Amino acid sequence: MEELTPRQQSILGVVIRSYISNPQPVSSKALLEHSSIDVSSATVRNEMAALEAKGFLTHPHTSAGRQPTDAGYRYFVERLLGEVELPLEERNTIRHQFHQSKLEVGAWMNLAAAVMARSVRSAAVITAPKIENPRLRTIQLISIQSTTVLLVLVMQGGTVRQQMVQLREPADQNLLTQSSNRLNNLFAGRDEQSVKTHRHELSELEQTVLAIVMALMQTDGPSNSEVVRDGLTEVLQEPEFRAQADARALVNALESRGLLDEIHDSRVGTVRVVIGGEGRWRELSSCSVVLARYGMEGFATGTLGVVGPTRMPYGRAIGTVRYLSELMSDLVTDTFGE
Amino acid sequence: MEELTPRQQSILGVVIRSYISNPQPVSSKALLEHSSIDVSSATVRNEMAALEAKGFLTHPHTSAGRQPTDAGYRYFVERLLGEVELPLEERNTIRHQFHQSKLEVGAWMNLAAAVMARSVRSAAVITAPKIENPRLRTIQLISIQSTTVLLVLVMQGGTVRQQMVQLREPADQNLLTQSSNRLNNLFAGRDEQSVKTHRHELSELEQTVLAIVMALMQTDGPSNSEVVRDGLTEVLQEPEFRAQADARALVNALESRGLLDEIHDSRVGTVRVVIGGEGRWRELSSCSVVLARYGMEGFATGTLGVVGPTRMPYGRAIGTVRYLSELMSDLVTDTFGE
DNA sequence: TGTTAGCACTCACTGCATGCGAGTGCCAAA
DNA sequence: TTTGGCACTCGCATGCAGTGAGTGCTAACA
Repeated sequence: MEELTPRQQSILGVVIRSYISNPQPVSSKALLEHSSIDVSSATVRNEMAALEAKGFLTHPHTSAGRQPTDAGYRYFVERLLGEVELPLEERNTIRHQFHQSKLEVGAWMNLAAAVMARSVRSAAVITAPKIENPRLRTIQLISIQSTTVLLVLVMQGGTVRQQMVQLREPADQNLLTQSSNRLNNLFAGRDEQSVKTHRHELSELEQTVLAIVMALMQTDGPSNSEVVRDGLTEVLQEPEFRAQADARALVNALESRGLLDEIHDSRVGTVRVVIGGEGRWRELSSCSVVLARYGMEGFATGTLGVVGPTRMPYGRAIGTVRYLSELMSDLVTDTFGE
Repeated sequence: MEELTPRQQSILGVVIRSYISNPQPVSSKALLEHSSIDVSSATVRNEMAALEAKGFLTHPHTSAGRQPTDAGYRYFVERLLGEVELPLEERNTIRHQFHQSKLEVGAWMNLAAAVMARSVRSAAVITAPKIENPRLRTIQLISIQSTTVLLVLVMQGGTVRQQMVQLREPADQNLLTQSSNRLNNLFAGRDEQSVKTHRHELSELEQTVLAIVMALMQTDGPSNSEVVRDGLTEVLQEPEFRAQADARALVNALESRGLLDEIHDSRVGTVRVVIGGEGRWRELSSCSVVLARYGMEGFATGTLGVVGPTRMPYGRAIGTVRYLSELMSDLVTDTFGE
């Protein structure tokens, strides 16, 4: 990335901040009013021309002001923004809300999504923390009807998985309780391999259940594939979305999980900013995404972030996403940690 | 509602069908092309004027064709549509999908929402069946950390409720198992009143848990307040939503639960059609809603339906919503019935 | 009495010419 | 290197006329 003189940097900064707060091309004169830069408008025009030559600004047409390009936003985020942190007061408010809420991952996810949506005024997404190597804590079988049984698995960390099972033959609750006790004893303290070697000791019913348990532990449960979204309304009121095409692209991106799965390579704690559909996110050409992973590395992690127009308030967004990812990480560590 | 001559009825029908398939005012001449009505355009104009006088059609401006009013749609739905049923083939496809899916309420809800959204090409909503008088089946306490305990309630019908509980003093798994057994025995076969009279026999820990259990049974759990939505994208591509205001109203209506709670007075099985925000739904002035309740009356019921522009395909919508409500009712009866 | 042909009228929409003004680019002077 | 000044560009609003789709009405017809 090319170097800019300090004055060019501050001009770029002013243009971007102005354009973010109100999406109109900013002219050399308007720029002088909104900033403390003390030169003439002609000088500003020269600098703007230089910035345009380097690819950080554009011109919608000859006699219009300048507006940032994606590269401009990129430079802004990486060089001009510095370390952003949410104001202490705001952090306290958020933390307070979390401590008030129920001790439940689902509630936290909803809360986090709502906080992000409100704070950044854009759409927010968050996935449930996915547990890397789920370990079983308890199996319980509950009779629903003669051959219908509810299988409840409680995993380490308190995640609950449930599944209806159809048996070949009727089984009453007593039998089911016995079986679940037997299965629990079998699992206690052993790993999956050693469980398999003891399989022959089990009744047919127990073997059926065991197979389903094993299958369930392999696949993601609904609670893992769960995604909470919020703030669609916030985004739809932005002026750039009067053109419905973009709005649709955004809703699409949110409804498909692709976007969230993609960043599973980055590390917990780092905030990633994708501007104007860089890389593979072609569809989101007029959107930016600020994402972070949260949780315990290598053990249970999820993703959270916001999606909005390219001219989003990056400072707020990054600050909010970072703080919430820290907060959620702490909460996950508290409940899932041994 | 005023009476119409057969010819007026058929003209109204053609106007509405034409307007639904393509949202442009339909002129007297265009109407003759799209229908088998064999009179001159002048006659059609006379009839249209009559229909306008009765309030079923409007005029955007003097020299434009006619388009239906809300009253027009209403008449169409109640008098001209007749009994609509989804084609047998389609019903079979849908039923097949349901039998393929997992035996789980959540999976059914998602499936139903997806089917509605695709079939009607509009936004779909569905609430989980809310159980009227929930009865407890099993309590289980699982130690997570020294003072953190996971409380799992399995309700009649297989709904699972979970809640983290912070204890005052540490408790190990043995103690917790004992306590949950004691509580289960206490609940076995008794109603809430008789449970309360035996409260004094319990330890402090058990009393704490009991209080939380009671509270949980009063309030709606997340699975009851859960709402599945789908097909936002479908709606946003409709031309009337290029004006973002309407789109926002719609998203708003979907994100708030108000809309769904309102129809809890109607009976299971009947399909309700609300056109253009009749009654209290002022915000949805350019939308229509087709809703039905499903489940077992007085025992476990939920709501499902679609929301789309006033010019929605009412036939399809009503047919789809009715069939899905029947299907979901059957499924609920199968799993929740004694 | 109901239907139809014909005609005048309305009105959105398009294209075109005009003027205005915001804003740039560039040059020459400080 | 900065700045004042000036010519030039171009979007945008306004006004105006022409066009055509479509109606409303009237008079004639079955």
